[in-house]
Amino acid sequence: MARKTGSHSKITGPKIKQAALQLFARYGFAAVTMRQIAARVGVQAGAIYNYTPDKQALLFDLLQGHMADLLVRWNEEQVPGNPVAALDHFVAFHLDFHIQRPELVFISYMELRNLTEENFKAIEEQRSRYEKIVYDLIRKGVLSGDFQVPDAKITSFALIAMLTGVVDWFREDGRLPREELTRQYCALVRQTLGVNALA
Amino acid sequence: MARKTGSHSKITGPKIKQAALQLFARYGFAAVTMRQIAARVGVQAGAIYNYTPDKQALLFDLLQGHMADLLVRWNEEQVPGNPVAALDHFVAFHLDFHIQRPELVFISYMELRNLTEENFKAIEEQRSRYEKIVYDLIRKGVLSGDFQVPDAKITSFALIAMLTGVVDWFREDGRLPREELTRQYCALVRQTLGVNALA
DNA sequence: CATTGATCTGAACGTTAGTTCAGTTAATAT
DNA sequence: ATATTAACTGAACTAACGTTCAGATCAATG
Repeated sequence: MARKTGSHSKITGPKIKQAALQLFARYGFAAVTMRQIAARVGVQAGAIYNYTPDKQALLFDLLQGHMADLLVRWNEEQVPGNPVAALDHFVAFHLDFHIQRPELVFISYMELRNLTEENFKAIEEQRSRYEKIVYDLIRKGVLSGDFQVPDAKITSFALIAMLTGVVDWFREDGRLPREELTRQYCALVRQTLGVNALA
Repeated sequence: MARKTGSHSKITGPKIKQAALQLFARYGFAAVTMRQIAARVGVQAGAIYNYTPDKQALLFDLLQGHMADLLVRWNEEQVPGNPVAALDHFVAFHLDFHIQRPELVFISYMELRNLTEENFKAIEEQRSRYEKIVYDLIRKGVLSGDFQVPDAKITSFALIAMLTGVVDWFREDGRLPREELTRQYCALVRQTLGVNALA
């Protein structure tokens, strides 16, 4: 026996990415074997190499695609000029984007160590771009007097950490609907940034 | 050749733990081999099994010891009765404890997936105990009227995330001294918890 | 219907993993 | 000085790893 009926490149390719993503998120890159991925797709291990040069590329493409997607999506957003409104907008965007991709968020943080040096640098560069967006947003609010924080750089790190940490516990079918989550985080973040009641 | 001069059980044991910790933190549990650990200690791989039953136990002992240490240390602290003062105290404690153990903090988050089910449950239980401490601290301040937050549970998660995230970027030899970091985070956290200026 | 090319299988390759253990060495006690 | 034993070596074991590839199979084309 060889090729199964109904198998197509257009289907197998995405299925491999999907299987790799889920397995990497659950067990970690190094602990997942090509045979495990293949089994999920319903194919032999060798077939994977029709779609990726090696295991490393499988990981890199996932991370690179995720970060590129994040940056593109933000650039497509219509961000309000008012710093406080922009902050609310960012919080909603960030939560929404990340909650929809818990596995990608997971491996984008966890599996950086398993990238080759070259690949790591590429991801790091994208990550810095996003961090700069947050920093600039905070900086702008500080200069306009809308925000009051001890240090804009530290605050930007703290903000990203507290927002991204949500994927560790949030469940789509949990007690808290997503809109409610967003509302509560907007309020919490406003406090963190020292937005006074008048704004 | 066999045993090297000057080797002792009292020395090799801790050295193995130390080597495992550093390597796990840098490359991830699954990617580290027993031979790598042994090489760092200056010993053959087989010798490690005089000190640990297997690789899994090596990981578990590190995580379990870390969490136990964290809980014991906090219990030894003299926590002020005033909620705001208690909050400051906690922030200082948490930052101090975690900054001194970046590798342990790292693997305690990253390598949970590589624990056996039984071992995972044990660590999770300890983690919950710590989260409850933070929750109770916030809850107390909310009830006394010192804190104003949308939701105490969410806030406790956000607080831990933003504090623990510090180890991702803080460097002991960086531009920011540790006391300054603590001061700034105390201010930031007060804002997050909605502590008003009078307190 | 015959041909072609993309797709996949099944088996194999060389490495390396965690772990075990008989035997060797050196520190200690007598 | 000798005997004892904890500590360690070096080699081995089985299993599994990522990756390759010749050959089998199917879908599409004309």
